[in-house]
Amino acid sequence: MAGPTFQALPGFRDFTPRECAVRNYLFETWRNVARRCGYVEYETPILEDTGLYLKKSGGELSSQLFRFEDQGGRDVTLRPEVTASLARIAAVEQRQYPKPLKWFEIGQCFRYEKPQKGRGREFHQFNVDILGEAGPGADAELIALAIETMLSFGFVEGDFVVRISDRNAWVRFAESRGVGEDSMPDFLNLVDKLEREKPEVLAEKLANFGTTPDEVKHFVANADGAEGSLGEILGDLKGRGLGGFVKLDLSIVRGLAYYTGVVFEIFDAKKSMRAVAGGGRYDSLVKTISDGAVDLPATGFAMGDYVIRNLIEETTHAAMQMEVWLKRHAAGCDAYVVIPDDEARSHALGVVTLLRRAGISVDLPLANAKVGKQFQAAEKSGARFAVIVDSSFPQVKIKNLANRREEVCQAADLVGWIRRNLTEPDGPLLA
RNA sequence: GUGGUCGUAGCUCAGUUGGUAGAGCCCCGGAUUGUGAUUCCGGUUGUCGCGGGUUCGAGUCCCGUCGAUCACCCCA
Repeated sequence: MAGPTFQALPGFRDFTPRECAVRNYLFETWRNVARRCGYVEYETPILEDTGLYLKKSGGELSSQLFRFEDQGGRDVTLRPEVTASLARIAAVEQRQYPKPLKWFEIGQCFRYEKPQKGRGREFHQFNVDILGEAGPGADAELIALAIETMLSFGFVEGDFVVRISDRNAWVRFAESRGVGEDSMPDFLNLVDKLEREKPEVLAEKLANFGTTPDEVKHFVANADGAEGSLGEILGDLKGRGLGGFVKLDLSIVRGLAYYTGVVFEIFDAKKSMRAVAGGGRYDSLVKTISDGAVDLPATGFAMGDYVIRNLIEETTHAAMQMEVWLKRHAAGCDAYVVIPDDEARSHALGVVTLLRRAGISVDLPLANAKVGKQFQAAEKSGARFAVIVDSSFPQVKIKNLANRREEVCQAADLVGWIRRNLTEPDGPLLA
């Protein structure tokens, strides 16, 4: 079965230093935006009681769980999402915090699906939620954060669109045709597939709900959004100067599950990929998860790392911004200590410690090597300066690796010298 | 779960109508006895994804299998 060598399981990724750096770029951007908008970070376990996920959603979802029995006989599941966990702890902890709760989590999730573009069996998700505020102001605040996130990645108006909708509009539509509460999820599910279902199948299924494809499409095309909270949200976003990023689109209803009102998704402008992010209002989830003990209105959204990365890499200006960040945060040292003669190694090691304690990042050759090799290593380390420690210690030489100028300095003055010169713009050019 | 394409060196790939493997890059060493580039020289690694079949002979053709990738289903 398994070959002589092991490799990552299907749909799982190794994060090499380069991949890890990209991931850190996403995480740091997410964190910065969330904090800037007044959200606090929390974290929940990666492994949960399977019941947590079966409680609110049934059907085929359970077949896509990484689910197993632990040594204690518990039925457990690697989380496919974090919202259920959030609802769980929010129900317990909410009294400790003033309302509304503005919380975010960056976490890894797992779904047993077939890997393809934009989707693996493991992924990281940026989850942002506002709990305890039922009004449209919360939805607008959340959508504003979603837009700010995109802007922070370097996207501009025209690169992406937030498509916003309201499930309640469809509920009213369906009720007017006599659709009962029980079959509402099926109806919404059908609306979700308007574009994908075969026309004749669609017509047949819609007939069961007392309507037709034309009628439904007309409803989508003529929505003005002025009714209910949608209008207020759009107005709110206009006030923030974000009106240009949002588009009313009733064809968005989002999968099944727990959404109860306004929902939205972010797409690339060409709509050539799956959704970059999605979310909406889920006012009854906390009550469901807590068995009725706590009733908290909530709205939230999630952005996965796969699609956003694809979109960044396919959008020139966003890709360049990421490259600049990666270069700036690359391993690069400030200085590399060169030890021409191993006799001086002990002095050199002292210099290394001195510099590192001063907050200057330093690398050094770990074994005796030719000077030429050491300078090559210094070059590759990205260091701005080579500090040459030899028998003339405590006098040391400092060489600027960019312009190859060398000067002499006393070891005691080294920290000050490097600090002064690090701020000068003669370092490696940023591409 | 269904289907298309693809699996050859660490990486990117070449390999003719079947005749038991190559290039570039990377890496290492040297030219260069205490200063980085370029250049030149030298060097390492393959059960050709795995298993079977056809054949005198299979990287090449056939079947199976595993893996990768893309699309469908699904997408909390």
